[in-house]
Amino acid sequence: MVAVRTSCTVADDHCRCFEALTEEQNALLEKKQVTVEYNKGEIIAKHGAFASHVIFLCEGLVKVYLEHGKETLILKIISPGNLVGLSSLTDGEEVFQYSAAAYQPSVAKLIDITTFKYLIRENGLFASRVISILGENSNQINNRFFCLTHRQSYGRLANLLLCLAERVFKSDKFEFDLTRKELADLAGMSTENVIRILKKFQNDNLIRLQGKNIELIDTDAMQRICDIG
Amino acid sequence: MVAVRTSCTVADDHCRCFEALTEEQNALLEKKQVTVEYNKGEIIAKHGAFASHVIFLCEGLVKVYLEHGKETLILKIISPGNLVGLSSLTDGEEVFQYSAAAYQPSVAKLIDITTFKYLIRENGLFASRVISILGENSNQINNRFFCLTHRQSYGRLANLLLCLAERVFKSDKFEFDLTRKELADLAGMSTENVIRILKKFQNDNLIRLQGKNIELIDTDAMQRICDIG
DNA sequence: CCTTGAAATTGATATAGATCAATAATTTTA
DNA sequence: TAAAATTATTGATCTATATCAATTTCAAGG
Repeated sequence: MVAVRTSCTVADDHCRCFEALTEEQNALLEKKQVTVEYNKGEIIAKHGAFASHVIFLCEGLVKVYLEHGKETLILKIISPGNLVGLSSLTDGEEVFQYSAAAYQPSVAKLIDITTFKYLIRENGLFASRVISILGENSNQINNRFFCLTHRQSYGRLANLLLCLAERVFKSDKFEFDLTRKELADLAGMSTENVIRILKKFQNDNLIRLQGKNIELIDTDAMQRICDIG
Repeated sequence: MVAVRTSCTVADDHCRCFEALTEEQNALLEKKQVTVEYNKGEIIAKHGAFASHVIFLCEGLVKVYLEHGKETLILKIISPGNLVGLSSLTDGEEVFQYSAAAYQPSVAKLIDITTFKYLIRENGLFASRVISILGENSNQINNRFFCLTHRQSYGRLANLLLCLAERVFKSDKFEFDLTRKELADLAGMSTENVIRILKKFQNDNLIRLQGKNIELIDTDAMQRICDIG
């Protein structure tokens, strides 16, 4: 499978900051966190609400997004092993700077933000790992930014499909429990447009589609569409 | 003047991380940095080039952008007192993740990245300040992302003008040394569109315009356009 | 297994904004 | 200061994609 590299919507990997903690620090962390289960569709973080914690996703799939009225911008998808809400570590920002909601039933650990900040202060390696994560995050969103503003709909949807295959479902054939509306939000276009483009992809023998099952047949061609626009 | 808040293109303020350093650390930093002057238009950081340093802007004005072929996406404008290239602190990323170029004659300190990383490791407060900056940065770019993808051209240009007035020139009346093309890149639209919208703004008595001098007459109305779309 | 509401699909239409082309105004440079 | 080059402006098109409206399909609950 061809790499989608950066313009993608999902983090490549899981975060590595906790490996940097000492045993005592890990024990402290354990004490200062709670585990919560979320149903599909439930809101995990609400833009503007007090950010008393940082969120570590254990299981499931989560979207991070901005919303104004009816308009939604999905910033990224979070898969297990990654953190949500690091931007609330910023001094003077006590509230979440975006919302997060579960695509699937999910399990998350909510880590007390004061403890998290304390660990940053105390453990330089931990801090540098957190900085690493923030940087990666930025790079990913910047590239998504470019993709959504400079690529046309075919390219954006191709990119999304490759991204889902590679990073979320880890297979060229998968069943996605996302509605066309949600695909539309992810690719930054209208629902009708998603439908028409998917149909076109199918007619061109790039994908096989039945309801919510999708199979990428010609990933090379898809990658080309993704690259060109 | 009404606040443009978040969807803006320029950082609100200057970075505060260096205040956290001890005298010795400051002395070390002094030794491990060089000061460079850049002419208008010169490239300060090149996407893909080795990132041996972090850039602190002392004077001037700099754009940070992504580029693929003819297409440009300006991520943010950097004003004096701010850092460029923090995302290269990410482990395993030895290259700049974006380009930066001087809008005006600029002076920058190039800080050895190894030293910078060392300071993060050694000084927890410094690290947390850097994290703070990265978070702020993300929030700003996320909001710009929303603005460029969900607002129409009038709103985007209004936003840009308010932003330039408030954060770059700190006056409702200013002479900008940016070409229409550069305004267009900033607002994410074509040059012709910028010209037509500026003209419309002038006809509607929102601005007074002569060449590169611009005066915002009705910032409230401008803010409304910015908010609505 | 029917009913009801949501989601998906399809076709028709509208439009914001890009692109193209030609000219005018500036700025640069020789 | 004249010539060349770049930038700004204007008007005329073109087009990708949104929006709207109407059906069809699907899914969940009684």
